[in-house]
Formats: sequence, C-alpha cells, structure tokens
Amino acid sequence: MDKRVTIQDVARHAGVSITTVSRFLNERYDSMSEATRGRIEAVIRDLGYRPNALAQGLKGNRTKIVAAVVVNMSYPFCVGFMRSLNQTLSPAGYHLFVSETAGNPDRERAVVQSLQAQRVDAMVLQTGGQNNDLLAAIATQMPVIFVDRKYSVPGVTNVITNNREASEQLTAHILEQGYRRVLYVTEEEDGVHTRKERLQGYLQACHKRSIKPWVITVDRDQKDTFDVVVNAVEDGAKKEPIAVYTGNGLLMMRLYPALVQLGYQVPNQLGLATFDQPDWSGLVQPSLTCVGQPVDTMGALTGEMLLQRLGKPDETVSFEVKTIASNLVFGGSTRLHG
Amino acid sequence: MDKRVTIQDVARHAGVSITTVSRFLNERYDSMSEATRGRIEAVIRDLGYRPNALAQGLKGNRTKIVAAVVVNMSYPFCVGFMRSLNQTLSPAGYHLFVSETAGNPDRERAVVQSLQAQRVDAMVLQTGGQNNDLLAAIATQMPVIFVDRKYSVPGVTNVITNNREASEQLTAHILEQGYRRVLYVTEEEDGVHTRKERLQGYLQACHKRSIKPWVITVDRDQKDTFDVVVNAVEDGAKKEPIAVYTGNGLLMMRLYPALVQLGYQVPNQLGLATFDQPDWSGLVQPSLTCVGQPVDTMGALTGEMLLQRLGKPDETVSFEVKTIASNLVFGGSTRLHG
DNA sequence: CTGAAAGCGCTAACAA
DNA sequence: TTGTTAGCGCTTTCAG
Repeated sequence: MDKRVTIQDVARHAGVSITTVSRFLNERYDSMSEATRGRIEAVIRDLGYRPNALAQGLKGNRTKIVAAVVVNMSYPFCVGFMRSLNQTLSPAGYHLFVSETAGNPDRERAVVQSLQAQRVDAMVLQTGGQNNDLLAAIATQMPVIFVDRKYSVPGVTNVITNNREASEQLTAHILEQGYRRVLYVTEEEDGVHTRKERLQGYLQACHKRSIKPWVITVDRDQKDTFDVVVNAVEDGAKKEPIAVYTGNGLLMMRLYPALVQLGYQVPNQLGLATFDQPDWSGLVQPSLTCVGQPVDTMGALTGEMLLQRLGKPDETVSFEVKTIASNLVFGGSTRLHG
Repeated sequence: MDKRVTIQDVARHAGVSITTVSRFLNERYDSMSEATRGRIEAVIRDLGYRPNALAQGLKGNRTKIVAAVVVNMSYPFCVGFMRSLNQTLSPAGYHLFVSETAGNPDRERAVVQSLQAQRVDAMVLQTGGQNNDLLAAIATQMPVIFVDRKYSVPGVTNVITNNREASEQLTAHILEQGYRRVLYVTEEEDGVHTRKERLQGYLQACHKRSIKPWVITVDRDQKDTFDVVVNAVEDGAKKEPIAVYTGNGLLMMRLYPALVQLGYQVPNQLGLATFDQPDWSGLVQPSLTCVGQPVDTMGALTGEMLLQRLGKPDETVSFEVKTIASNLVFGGSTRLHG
C-alpha cells in the first residue's frame, strides 16, 4: 500500500508553508500571490493530492456524512427515499451512510450509537420508536429527522405521508364502486405509526358508510396466516362482490398469486387494492389500484431541510411535522361495473 | 448543540490519564487494575461517552468505512447486492457508503476521488470502465472490487456472474421449446461488459442451431425505440410462434404491457423471457421465464473478500475473477406446446 | 502576502 | 499498573 500524499508533501514541493497550502485548499486566494497559487495548484495536480477528510473533520467538527437508518433497504419506500435523499445531498458534498435495523430495536440502538461515534453530521431514521430517549439526546447534537413513521421527540422533525387520509380515500373509492365489503389486510401494529394510521383511515371510511369493518392481521414470517385471508376471500366473494385492500405492497405481493388462483373475476367479483405503488402495479391485468407514496418528494424535502440546518448549526428546532400527500392511482382492479 | 464528551473528560472524571482510558477502549484490561477498569467503565456509561471515530481513524489510518459505487441504487441488482454486502460488513463494524454515478464517467470519477478523500477503507464499484487508470492507482492504496462488470485492472478483483453462459442456456431453452425465432432486445453496448456477454451468449446459441439472430437495440430514454420492438413482434408473431428475450429486467418491464397488448397468446404464440429476475416475474400470468442473478451470494462473497483483505493490509492481489452462476427459472411464459 | 505554533481526539512508544 | 509525550493531517489564530 502506497503512502498517501499529505499537505506537508504539497507544501514542501511548492516551497511554501502548510498554512499557505491550507489557505489554497480553502480558496482564500486573495491572501496569496498569483505565483504561489499557481505553484500550489500545479503541485497538487502533479502529486494527485486530496486533503484528508478525517483530519479536516476532526478539526472542523464535521464529517460531511449523513446517515440513513432504515428497516430494510430493499423496501421500495426506502430505496426511493434514499435515492432522492442522496441526490439532494450529494451535490452539496455530503456522503450517505446506509444502515439497516431489520426492525430490531437493539440493532437500531447499536447502529445509532455507532453512527454517533462516526460523528455523522445528521441522521435520518425510519425508527421503531423504542430508542426515542437516545435519539432525543442525539437531536441536541445534530439534526435528526424521522421519516415514514411519526414520533414526538423534542428537536426531531418528522417527514411523513398522509397515511390516514389516503387510506380513507382509497377505502371510500372502493366502497363507492359498489363492493359490498372491503377486507383490510394488515400486520401487527407493534407501535408502527403507518400501520395504525392506515387502519384508522380504513375504519373511518367504513364507519361513515355504516359498513362493518373486516380486518385480518397477517404475519409475513408465517405463511399460514396468509391462508386465512385466502380462505376468507374464497367464502366471502361467493355471494357478492368484495374487495381486498392490503396495508402495504409487500402483503399484496404475497397475496396476489393466491387470490388470482381462486378464479374469481377481477374486478367484477373481486376488487384488489393496496397501499404503496409496487413497480408491477401496471403490469398485471387489470392494473392494480394503489396509493403511491411520494418518496421522491419526501427524500428531497428531507435533504433540503438537512442542508438548511447544517448550514446554520445553532438553530434549534423544537418539533415539526411535514406531511406530504400520497397519490391515489385508480386502476382496473377496482373498476366494478354493475 | 451540546459539546461532545471526549476522552479527556472521561480521564478527568475517572481520575486517570487519557492513556489509561485509551487502553480501556482498546480492551487492554490486563494492564490496569480491576478498580481502575470499573471506574472508567462507570464514567463512560454515565457520561455517555463514545470515542471519536475520526480521531481514531486519523491516528490508525483507517475509517471502517466501505464504499459502494453503483450506477443506480434502485436497480434490483444493486439493492440486493448492497444489502447482502452490508450484512456481511456490518457485524465486523464497517459502515457502508452508497453513491450513484448514473453511468456517467465524470460523476464516477468525482465520486471516487471524493471517497478517496474520505479515506474509505475499501471500494466496491459497478464501474463503466472509463476511470480504470484512477482505480488502478487507488487499488494500490486499498482493496478495490469490481462487481457486475468486468475489467482487467491490476490489483482489482472482479465478482461477476456467468452472463454469457446463462444467456446461451436461456436462448437454447427457448429455441428447444420450438419457437422459430428469438428476438433479443438489448441496449447500446457502450463498453458495458454484461451487455456484451449476454448478447454473445444469445448469438452463440443461435449460431449452434443455425438460427438467424434477430437483435434490436433500444434506448431507455427514448420511448419510440421500444415501439420498434413492438412493431417487429406484431409482424413476426403473425405466422409462427416467436419469443422475445430482453437483456435485462428493466427492458422487459417497459416492454411487457405493450407486448401483452398485442393480443398474442403467451406462451403459445409469443414467448417471453428476460435476464434478471424481477420481483413481479411470478405475479404475471403465465409466470415469466428469467435468469436470477445471485446477488446475495455476490454481495456476501464481496464482503468476505474485503474483510479478509482488510484484516491483512499488506497482501497484494494481482488480478482475480470470481464468477458465480446465475439461476435459470423456467416459467410458463416460454412453455410452448406443439 | 506568508509562516510558526497550537490544537482537534485519539493511539502508542517509552518511561516510571 | 500507570503516565508523559509525540504525533496522525489539517485549520486557524497570531505575528511578522
């Protein structure tokens, strides 16, 4: 492994002090002669010198690193969000750390502490809410933003989508099409804000129309819990058109083949809809009614807020919630005629 | 923003020197008394002290950061790979940087140089091959691994899949089913190793069976180039069963709705297959024949190789290629009977 | 216009 | 068993 070029080397080759080189690096060109500037420039190019970000960070107390902590980076929400976040941060010279928690509070805590040790400049988390004490403390040291899931923590800003309203609108849409009942499929709430909100939206829509709610909770790790749904649909759709609405795209992905297998006609006997907008929603026939989350906007907004706060480090944010509306996509899978 | 706790603070509160605290941090417990150890432990816990990774890195010349540079992190290949990579690196205390190049050589160069300045401990790249000079230089300073795309650069290891063989096998499979011709849809080669290899596999399979190759090149940024494919299929499938085989999953995703729209029966009049295994391949009817890339294995292998090399920094690797076999999935979309 | 020197938080000889 | 000291590569007063 080669030795790396340092500011010392540059200074020596250019015949100046390291101070002057440092000035050059920080673009204080007016406090040096043309000749000096040119010489340093040339030496840096020749030597392929790049200032050591560690040393700069240690001195300046910043790293130009922003950390994103998500449950699972393969979830479409996370991928899209991180991309968009990265695209707004990257031009400003920030690097993106990505870590996964798998929804495990202990892992989350360990990850966060490790990021703290790395002296990241800011954190963005899709948290489970079990480490809010720790995160509140961290929020006094750097900008912290929660995305997707909302928790009231002092100093932490939330960037979320209108889960409840969108869910209510989607449910309302389905019912207005004439489906007699809507089966809502969700996962154990477990303190996850989105699950609660989406369920409540569904319940509210049912309530307003005096429709009896019908909810089944599944566990993605237990295949047989999905069978319960399939059996329920098989019975329920016999006598009248019903619809199945899943609380997230992964559930629909798991459920879809089995539901289609039942042989009911979609959308005339069986309506289908899901929260999230899976990339395949337009590929199946008929296309799937769904709720597209504004991940790009959320990522961009998060990035912009961070850049702003990183620009003026001494501003404290007490508590703020940014809600961005989801986008309902009415596909053929809920187009009931008759 | 609060002041952060330093090793100084811990030393003062514990009534010892910072050296002793440092020893504690590095688990050299045998060179201190039980009492001291206990006291330091308590102080660290009380103060919520975490050692500054920047300072440690500056001293030790390592950052515990591995950088992944990909074309687009939303590509299924990248997501899966990065997850798997992260899962093997994370337990060893490594953090993952993620950057995108959008396939732009200049951006790639800028990103790589910036990562170099950040003093990452290793780089994993899905490169376009235009910065191999720079990367060769970097490979003398740290482990560098190319994934997905192969380039011969001294000191750089390649982790790839058997694109050519898999492509040939897939094409052979389709032809053996009895489709008279296979239309191969690809993108401009542009020096991208995978595109070349997959095409060659296709050509070879055709050649062996004396079938005239039929290739159309599309551009994902130009919608009308896809129309060319659709028109060709419309004509071609009139008289005899043909198949369409796309060089990657994104192409099939774009093409699929339009092809289905044509009204030909899949698989009897029109066969469909793609490289990559899109998450929706099992959701459409009939299920899509495809080539699953071993992204998990590739990520894990890459991570393990890195950990090994990071463990013993002075070993030089001349040039190595690890090829991992893809997994062919024969779905209903190419099941031609008759 | 330029440089010397202190120090960011930590590690590792070298002493005691 | 513990402490003193010299840096790692950089930025920033403060003095010329």
